[in-house]
Amino acid sequence: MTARTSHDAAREIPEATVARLPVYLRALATLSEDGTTICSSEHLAAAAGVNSAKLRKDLSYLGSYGTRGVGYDVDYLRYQIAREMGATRDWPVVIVGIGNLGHALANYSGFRSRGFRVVALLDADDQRHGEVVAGVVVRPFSDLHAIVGEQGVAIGVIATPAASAQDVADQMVDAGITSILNFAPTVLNVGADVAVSKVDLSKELQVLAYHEQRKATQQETA
Amino acid sequence: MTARTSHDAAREIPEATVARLPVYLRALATLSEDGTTICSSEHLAAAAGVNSAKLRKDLSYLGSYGTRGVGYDVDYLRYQIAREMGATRDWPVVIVGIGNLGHALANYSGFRSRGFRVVALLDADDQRHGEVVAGVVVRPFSDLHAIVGEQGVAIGVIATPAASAQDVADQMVDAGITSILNFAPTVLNVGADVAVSKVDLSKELQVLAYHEQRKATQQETA
DNA sequence: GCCATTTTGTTCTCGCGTTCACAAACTTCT
DNA sequence: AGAAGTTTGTGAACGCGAGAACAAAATGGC
Repeated sequence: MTARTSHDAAREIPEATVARLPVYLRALATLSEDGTTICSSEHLAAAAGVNSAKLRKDLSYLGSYGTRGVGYDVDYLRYQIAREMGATRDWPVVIVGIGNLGHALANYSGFRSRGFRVVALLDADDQRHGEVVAGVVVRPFSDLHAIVGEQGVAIGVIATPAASAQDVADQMVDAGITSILNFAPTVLNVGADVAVSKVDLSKELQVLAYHEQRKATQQETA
Repeated sequence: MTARTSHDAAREIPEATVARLPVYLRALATLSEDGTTICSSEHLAAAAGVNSAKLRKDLSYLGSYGTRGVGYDVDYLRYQIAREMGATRDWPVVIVGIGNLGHALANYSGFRSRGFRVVALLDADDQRHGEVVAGVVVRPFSDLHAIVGEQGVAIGVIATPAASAQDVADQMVDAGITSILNFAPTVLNVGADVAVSKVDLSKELQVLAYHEQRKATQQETA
């Protein structure tokens, strides 16, 4: 009954934990599909590829959803995390820049299955307008304002070349978008009230190359 | 002349710094294209979107490539970072899984321009064999061993569905690949001598949705 | 009903990374 | 040449996150 803490507002989840919650969700989904109904922190941690102490600490920020001596109810915990993350809602999303990457993102089933609905595909190139990708028609970039206004879109995805990314971001912010996922290899300048997240496809590859390089030079020295 | 430290082997660069070096490289490339020859840490930090003190500390792990009272020579610093990262070399790469994402990755110009050369595209689906993507023909997955052996490939990219990712990873390791970039939404189990890096396209979106959710519920409470 | 066992939730400690602040070093102006 | 002004490189303080270790709570056997 009084399980909820008296100071709901104080529940500030560390950023590092928030970043791992999607991983736990994914692991729980897999467990659920395999028919597992109960799992220990040890088991779930192994499935998510993290330390079990870290997992328990992460979950403790959300509340006490486990049972000592038993473990966690897979579906219950899954729902609680999903609710906390906003994954039980439906999030309309617009994708700007329908090149190779934009195509791939529009077709990516992982978005839809996690509550993201692609409501519009926009591109500045006239040649692409009218093309249907993943069941959605590609429209002119200038339709951005109207679409964001009508559909209440809060999240925008940028998959354009680096040169146009800042301009697209400015227009998005102007239209009312407050969260941007940027796939263009560029640093975006936006107001403090807009959240920007960046995915750099080649960055990870460069880090791997660095470690390969190091392995090689270390063997030379030895 | 004796600028190099006496203990080259001790130069261990923190992982957090390594992760930012590609960002600096990108910013330096932009500056160079714009005709800038000299830049201060303040200027470069702004272009890279980080704190200037952090930038200076990061660069200090590589050596003393700046001049006090002046700043950094853009092209010189760029070369030094590239050399340290292994970006002056050519890295052969194989991509497995030529669906939407694999297509996009094969066509991504950012790989080639950073020293990565896609030497093979592999897919388990017969229907796709023979198709030419980005100038490279799609071949059967079973060719993996031969290609890795012939071309001395060290880095592999997985762009398959989650279900086949672990199997692909096992085969890659078996063939001699020591670094894997995984785009499949799955935790890979590999030996400790293999480096695995993961890019989750929907994870970042989920984190953004969390913050949107939080903004909304906070306003309700207020 | 009590004890042994299991597993969660939490406290504590340690180490890494970020940032501040300043000395060292270089340039330019007088 | 010396002083004033810049800007780098780094020592030191601080804060956050990771992981070990343990207390609290639930189950099951006797």
